[in-house]
Amino acid sequence: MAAGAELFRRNGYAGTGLKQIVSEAGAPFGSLYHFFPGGKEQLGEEVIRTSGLAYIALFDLFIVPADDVVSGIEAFFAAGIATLEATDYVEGCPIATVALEVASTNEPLRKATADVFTAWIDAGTERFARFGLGREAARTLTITAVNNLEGAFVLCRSLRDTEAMAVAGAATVDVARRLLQEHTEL
Amino acid sequence: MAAGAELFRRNGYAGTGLKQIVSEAGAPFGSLYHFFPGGKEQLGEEVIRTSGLAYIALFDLFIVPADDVVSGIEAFFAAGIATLEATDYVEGCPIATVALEVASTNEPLRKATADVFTAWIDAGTERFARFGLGREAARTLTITAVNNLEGAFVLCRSLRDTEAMAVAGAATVDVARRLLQEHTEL
DNA sequence: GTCTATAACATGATAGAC
DNA sequence: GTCTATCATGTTATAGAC
Repeated sequence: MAAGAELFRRNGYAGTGLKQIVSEAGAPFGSLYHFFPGGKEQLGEEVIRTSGLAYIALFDLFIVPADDVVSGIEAFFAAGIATLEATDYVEGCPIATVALEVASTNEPLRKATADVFTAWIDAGTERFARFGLGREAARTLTITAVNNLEGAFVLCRSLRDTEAMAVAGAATVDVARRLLQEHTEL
Repeated sequence: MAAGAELFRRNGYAGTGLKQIVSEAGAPFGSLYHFFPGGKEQLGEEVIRTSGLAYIALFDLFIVPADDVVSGIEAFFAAGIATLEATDYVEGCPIATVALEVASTNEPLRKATADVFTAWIDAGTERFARFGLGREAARTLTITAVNNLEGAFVLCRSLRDTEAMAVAGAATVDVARRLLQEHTEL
């Protein structure tokens, strides 16, 4: 299933063939339908959910250990730049490509991506709130971070340039500063 | 070709069949290869370029006539929310889905999306600079707006909710305020 | 010159041999 | 229970009839 995650992220859902997946995984074709009786859709849904939820670890890796909200955000987006450069702009968000593809064409898969994004927002809200931000402010900041990260992945991967990701980090910092000023009990 | 643009945006590049396009367009199958000898790839590239460049008109529609930068940005993102609601979350960015799909799989199409994004950034930079922002600041603001717009389209279409687009507008306003403070000659 | 019919191939899914 | 061989269908692309 790791092979499926990689291919779905690179080629999208419709653009990835099941034969391609089993070939990449070195598995025989029949076993796919043994483990995923629901076929491509079930495989796609499990890939979305597992690889999506794994990304929550990034909050714990970059935001939680930071000294303050701003430096946490800076580390988070610096990691995004590093990933783009290290993977020659192939590795971006694990589910964004599929999310856009299925948003209006496949309701079960759309629901799976929505559950993942909801989990991201809830997790980020909880992490940012630890720095003294109110719940609403922490939620706004998380959505801002995800917005900027996802949008920058689109621009950076298309343009093969990290400028947009640097701008995204700076923008998220601006929002953090505004929210800190408004909502922290001094 | 208008039918192709609509289907590519909804279903993505790999997910849209040529038969589907000619059927939707009410055209016979053979005529497609008469007008597009390069087949699906040529059609895809022309769809990306034309529907992408058409979006530059949005800058002239919402940013240029505004009284100031902030209210222009607010009108811009309010229009994004209205579009999502009016189209039941099917109409987002005309090229984002395809851009992510082809970023690492089809170099001619990736280049087409990159040219469109570059044109957007250049156009936005020129429009924002009219309000007295320096060239660099205007460019940063444009990239911030596109980042936030694209990212919010991903979240909004997946979650079927406009909250992320409202947050994206507010974030872009925050960046505009910071840049205005730093770079305007008072 | 326009379009129908078909070729050549890939896809998702299954049945049935081991 | 594991996997090979195949099915039915849908894909892009191209002939060739009108």
